[in-house]
Amino acid sequence: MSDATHCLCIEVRSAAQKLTKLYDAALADFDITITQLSQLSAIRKLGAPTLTDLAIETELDRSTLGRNIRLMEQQGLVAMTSGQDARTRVVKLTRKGHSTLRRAGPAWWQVQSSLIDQLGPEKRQLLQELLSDISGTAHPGHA
Amino acid sequence: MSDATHCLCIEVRSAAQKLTKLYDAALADFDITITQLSQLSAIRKLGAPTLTDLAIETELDRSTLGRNIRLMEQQGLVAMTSGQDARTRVVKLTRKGHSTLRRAGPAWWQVQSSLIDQLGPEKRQLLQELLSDISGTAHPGHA
DNA sequence: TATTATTGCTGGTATATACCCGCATTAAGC
DNA sequence: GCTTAATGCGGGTATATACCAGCAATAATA
Repeated sequence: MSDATHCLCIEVRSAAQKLTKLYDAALADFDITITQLSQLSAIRKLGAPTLTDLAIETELDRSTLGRNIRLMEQQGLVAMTSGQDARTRVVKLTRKGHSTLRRAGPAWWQVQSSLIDQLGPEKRQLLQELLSDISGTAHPGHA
Repeated sequence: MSDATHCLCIEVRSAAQKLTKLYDAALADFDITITQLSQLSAIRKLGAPTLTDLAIETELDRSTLGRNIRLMEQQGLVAMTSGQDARTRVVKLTRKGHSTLRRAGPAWWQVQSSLIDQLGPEKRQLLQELLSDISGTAHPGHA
């Protein structure tokens, strides 16, 4: 019948957007989005990465990341400096970045764990598996 | 610890993008994306909907849909005409739209069912439940 | 050392999405 | 019928993302 109304891809996409809204709402008090939180978190993890390092860590395109970072720079959450190599631009958390990350952490954790509670441990586990199945599956063109 | 590196939201988002690429690759021969296929399919289902009807059906924003439809209009997949009401714009599939939908259907079905096979029936079922759990969960601000 | 990669980033352009505001147009209420 | 609401759509602007092409700088090689 091929009724693409029940397309798993579209449904997962829709779920992703809904989750984004849910998380963003929980983080609104800290003037930060889940996108930014996860990027700040990756920066903290890596210390003082170059854009390329960060792109690899977050699995995002360099240019995408560059633009996201620029926004956060304007908001004073991160600072960019040139590294040793005059080509590289090194990203660091500012004090505000650190503090925002610290303050927003619990709110993030609350959404996340309330979501997990709602799913229950089994489904949570399965979700993880599904995600990794999908990630494993989905490298069509360019393995 | 609040290591937002393991954020479910980000992971689902990433899965959604990977699935999109997977589906898009499977549909490339028909010069159509999964986004468009699902929208064409919704139009076929509704017959000759207004933009608003279609936005409701697909759960997309009217303006988003308007822009997507305009692209498909340029590709000759759909045609827009004014309805009875001079405000409304009615969307219909063109012959090309119908034929594309018909021809692309099997390819869509193939990706979809191969994905389902890879997941296995249980996980597939669970995925469905998860998606609806998430959809149910995620209406924070504006119930 | 001089030429040729390679690496790192930016900018242009594109899709997919949202929100809000304004402009028509139609419908409702008086 | 005239004023006021409601409806439908488009445009502006924003985020989040990608790809590609190009520039600048460094490394590698001859």
